[in-house]
Amino acid sequence: MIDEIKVDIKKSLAKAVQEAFQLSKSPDDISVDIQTKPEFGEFSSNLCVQLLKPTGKKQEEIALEIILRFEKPELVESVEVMEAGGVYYLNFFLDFPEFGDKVLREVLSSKDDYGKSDYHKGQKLLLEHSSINPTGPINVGRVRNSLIGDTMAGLARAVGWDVETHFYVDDMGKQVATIAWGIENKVSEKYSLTFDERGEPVLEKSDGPAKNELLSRYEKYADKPDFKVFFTYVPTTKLIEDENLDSEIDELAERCEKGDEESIGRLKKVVDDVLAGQKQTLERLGITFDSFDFASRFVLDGSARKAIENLKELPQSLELDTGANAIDLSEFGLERRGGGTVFQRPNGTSVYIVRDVAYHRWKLGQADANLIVLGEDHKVEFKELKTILKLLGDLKDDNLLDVVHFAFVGMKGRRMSTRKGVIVSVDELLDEGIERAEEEVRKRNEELDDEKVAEIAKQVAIGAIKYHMLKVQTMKQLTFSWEDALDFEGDAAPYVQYAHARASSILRKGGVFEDASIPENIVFTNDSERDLTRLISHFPSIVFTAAAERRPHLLADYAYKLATQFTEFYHKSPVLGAEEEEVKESRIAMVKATKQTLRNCLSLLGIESPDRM
RNA sequence: GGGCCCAUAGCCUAGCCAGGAUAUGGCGUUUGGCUUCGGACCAAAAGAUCGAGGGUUCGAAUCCCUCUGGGCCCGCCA
Repeated sequence: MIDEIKVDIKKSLAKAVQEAFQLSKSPDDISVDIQTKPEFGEFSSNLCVQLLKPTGKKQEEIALEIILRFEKPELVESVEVMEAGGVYYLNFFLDFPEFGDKVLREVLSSKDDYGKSDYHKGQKLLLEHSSINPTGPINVGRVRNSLIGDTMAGLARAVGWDVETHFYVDDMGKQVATIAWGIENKVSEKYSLTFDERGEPVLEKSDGPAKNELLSRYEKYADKPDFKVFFTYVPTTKLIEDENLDSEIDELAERCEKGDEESIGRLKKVVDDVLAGQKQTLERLGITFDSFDFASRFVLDGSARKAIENLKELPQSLELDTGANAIDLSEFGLERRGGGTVFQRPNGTSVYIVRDVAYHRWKLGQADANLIVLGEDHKVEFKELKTILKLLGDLKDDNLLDVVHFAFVGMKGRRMSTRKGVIVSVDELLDEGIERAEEEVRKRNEELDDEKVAEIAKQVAIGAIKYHMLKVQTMKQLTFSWEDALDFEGDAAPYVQYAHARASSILRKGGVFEDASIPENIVFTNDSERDLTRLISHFPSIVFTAAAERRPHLLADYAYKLATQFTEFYHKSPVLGAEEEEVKESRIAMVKATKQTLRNCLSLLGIESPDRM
């Protein structure tokens, strides 16, 4: 509704400008903003200053001429001219009881659908995210991808896309071959792994039962399959480095790459294990996928070979001195030191980009559009991939394959290092968070049984962690700290959840049925009611912008603002204790609408809304 | 050496792409508030040369250029 009114205002302004100055302006070119400061109305425009040059008149005059001719669209009550800093603003005020009434009705009748639109209805979006290397448990660095991806999926669905989520599993890499070799050669049984004072791994041949320091470090997760693989990965990598066993691994990887099913099977076994563990972690976060796409598939079905053939036919294709085949993308600003991006080694094996090309050709054929969430370290790779797909004729339009990049999550002080066995796994973070949350929940809810406490603690902890990583713009580097990630106060998910729980509490105490019923006549008696309702009305616009511009943090931003606004309302406008019945009923409708909007917003962030906490 | 990204109070952060109203909030600090629908809260105070310099503009945190600091990339790894 808010966006419709905005468009109406733009149209009316365009018409007024046409009549006043004989200037033809498209409504799209007229800037009208949704105002966040109530004293400036619901919308504002700096149109006057923009017409300075085209009209050659003074702002006062322009404002007057426009206002004289401005035909108020529905729900617009008045327009005021306000001067500030040399700029004459046109501020638009809505007919409040009428507008507020409509907003609340819309929320309560749309329920879980409030905020959604059908803009992309009937179109399918294939969203690839996470695609975490199958070498160990998910760490707090990689999980940013999953959280952004899952939120983008929700946002895309909210604007009408039929979304399919995919996880690309690289089961062909050298890293996986290393682990397979390590398991088959029983490295963790034959060698003891310790770490020296600098944290460097130390490997010793063991006579008796081998010790593995990682096992004691991550004792709690000793039976989790992704951790088990990680326990083998670290010593095996060290062994290969110490004894120069690279060629053995290369051989195995090469056999896979050439499509040897037995070898691929050996790697697949490892990958299945890690993936099972990673899936458990993702499941704890409430993140699931429609499809897991294995790289090996594109080798086995011949599409990788086909991609190589097609690449060789391109005019940018060349053979390097070493005998490798490459593609020169320098005309597109993508320079490589060796003279091109290598896609086939001299021994005939292909480089990752070939499988990537094959994979994306397949993906492009599956949906109307593609979106992928990738770390900033893959920026160049993605550009190359896109350029190649265009050269091959598989990508007709740039918009059909889009990307959301995000910056890395660092560690304060010590760096995360798989080689040194130093990781902060998401499992640890979740467990620690839930433990802390349990303490808090128990403190506040003595009457609840253990099971209920545990459930709420989970919702609070997971909410806090997700919100913490999603509230910041994706390209901003994050520095991970336990205190920040598990902070339950201030600008954090528990604050928002708390506002929701309070809303629930009011309705519970008032014996209110949480249905769509709403009084005939909504009354607004103070600013806290109007401001709250106004903010609720912004939600659909926020969802649309966050989805279109791929800025998931806007949701977190909004959730916090709405919670804050509700808290103000809570303190200033007694609901159940309201003197007049009409006021009480109106406020109940506002509480219901706030609760619904908070719930919908948190839900998009993958955060649950407990009714008590 | 080349390319991309980030820089806003002690710390974290919004706003930047589409320039315009006293620069958004949080943490921390100081002060005050639980016989009132839940104190994971609220009210108030202090705290910002918007990294530095130049330019464009009536107007710059926002656009352009140079520089500085940090991150990432420039593998026949994936």
